[in-house]
Order: sequence, then C-alpha cells, then structure tokens
Amino acid sequence: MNRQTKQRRAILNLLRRGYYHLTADQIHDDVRKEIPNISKGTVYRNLKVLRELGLVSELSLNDTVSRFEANRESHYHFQCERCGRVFDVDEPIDKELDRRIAKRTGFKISYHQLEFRGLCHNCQQ
Amino acid sequence: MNRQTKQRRAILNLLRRGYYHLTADQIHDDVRKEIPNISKGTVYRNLKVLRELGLVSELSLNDTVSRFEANRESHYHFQCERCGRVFDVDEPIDKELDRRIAKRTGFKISYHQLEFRGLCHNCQQ
DNA sequence: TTAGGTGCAAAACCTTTGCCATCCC
DNA sequence: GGGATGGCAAAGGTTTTGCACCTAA
Repeated sequence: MNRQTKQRRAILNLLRRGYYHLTADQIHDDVRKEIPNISKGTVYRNLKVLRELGLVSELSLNDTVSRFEANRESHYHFQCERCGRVFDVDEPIDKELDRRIAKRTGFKISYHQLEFRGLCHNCQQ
Repeated sequence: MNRQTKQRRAILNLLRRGYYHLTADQIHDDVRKEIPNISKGTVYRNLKVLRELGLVSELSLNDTVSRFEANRESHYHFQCERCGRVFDVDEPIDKELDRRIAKRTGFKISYHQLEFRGLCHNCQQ
C-alpha cells in the first residue's frame, strides 16, 4: 500500500517543505496548483496512508478541522484564540512526564500532546 | 443571554454531576430522559452559551467529535488509542510553564492543554 | 411585554466511501 | 496483469441555522 504516485508525492512534499499544520482544504488548494484535477477524496486518502506509514501526523486543535504535518522532531503547538493561526513552540519534549504518568496511572502511554492557547503577536495589538 | 431554562439547567447539571468529557450526542441522550423532546439544536446552542459564560469547556481530542465538561480545577486528559475512552489525569497543573513559554515566544498565553495517548487498563490485556 | 430560548427540519461542513477507470510495480 | 490508486459524486456524521412558536424575567 505504498506506491509512488504524483499525488502522494506532492502532498508529502508540500508538508515537508515547511508548510506545517495545514488543513486538508489548504493542502488540496495548494496541490491543485500542480495537479489541477486532484480531488479532495484523494487528499484525504493519501493523508490517511501517510499517517499509517508514520510519515504524517494529524492534529486536533480546538477547531472543527484537522491539521496535518510531516513527522519530524516532536514538538508543541500554540494556537491563537483570536485568529486561529498555529505556531510551533520549541520547548524540549518532556519524556520523563510520560513515564511518571504511566507509573502513577497504570496506563501505557505512548506520547503526549501539549497545546498552548492565547494571543499571537499580531492579535495582541 | 443567560436565562434559566430547564434545558440549560439540565445540561449544566449533568456535566456538573461528574459526567465529564461527554459528546453532544451523549448529553442529548441523557438529558432526554428528563426532557424527552429536547432537540439537538438546543443542546448545541446551550453548550455554546455555557462556554461563552465560562461554565463549560470544549475538548478537541483526536476524535471527530467535540467533548464537553463543566469547568473546574483544570486538569489533564488521557485518551485510549484503542477504545477511545477519555480519563482525567491528576497531575498538578504546571502554571510556570505558561509563563516560561510566554517569555520565550512573546505570545500572551492564557492556558495550556495536555493530553496523553496510549492504552487504558482494559485495552492492555 | 419582549428579548431570549426552543423544536423541528433543512443546510452547512468536514470526511469517508462506492464505483469504475487508470496507473505503478 | 493485477492490485493499488485516482476522480467523481454521493453518502455519512457532526454542528449550525432559519423560522415560527414559546417562556422566563
């Protein structure tokens, strides 16, 4: 289930080119510049495959939509409560936290997600 | 915009009675025991008002649906990757973290959300 | 009395899926 | 060649909304 098609390549390249936390719609719009008749179904299907291959991950922030990003060094996010934009936060990941919580709760913990919310630079003015 | 209607009271009471992180559908089903003809529209409209009043908050975990809970001492969550169930995690909130990130990034940070993912007790067997 | 709230049904959104044609390996 | 993938359009699931009728204050 991992053929190289131009659609799949284009989606992954876009996400790797530094355009992170994009919605499926934004991805569709952008890839359409290159492959005008690519359908949204294809975008969703490929995002699903890429997720299963561990190349992409999906974020559910406090939005109605999902956002996608190419996997890389794991990191945290900040989302502006006013304009909705999402930014990366370069705080070192606290691996110890997972172990501590696992020990205390008895859950098997594979990772954690941390999101900050507030006002971005522009929206503070 | 803050009338006491039996619908609104019933929804808030349910969430305060200890039934946390419920979906709108679960809330609807439960409140219907008491108010059989309450509509889903009313549930959503009231959740929106209660959120705006700061009495309820909405969680977007890695699901397709939103979950709602009455506001209380803030806390963290764990969601099982297999069965989808959501649990509270009683780790003390790290307030210092918000200040540190705010100082470093220049964002105004009002709060953070932390979610752990992995396998719950049942699903580890 | 009247602004805010409700029920119902339709609309709006986001995401998934069935079908058949097409393409990669 | 044959299974995986794509395009299109329809279906699914969640949330929002318009409208006419109610009801709390």
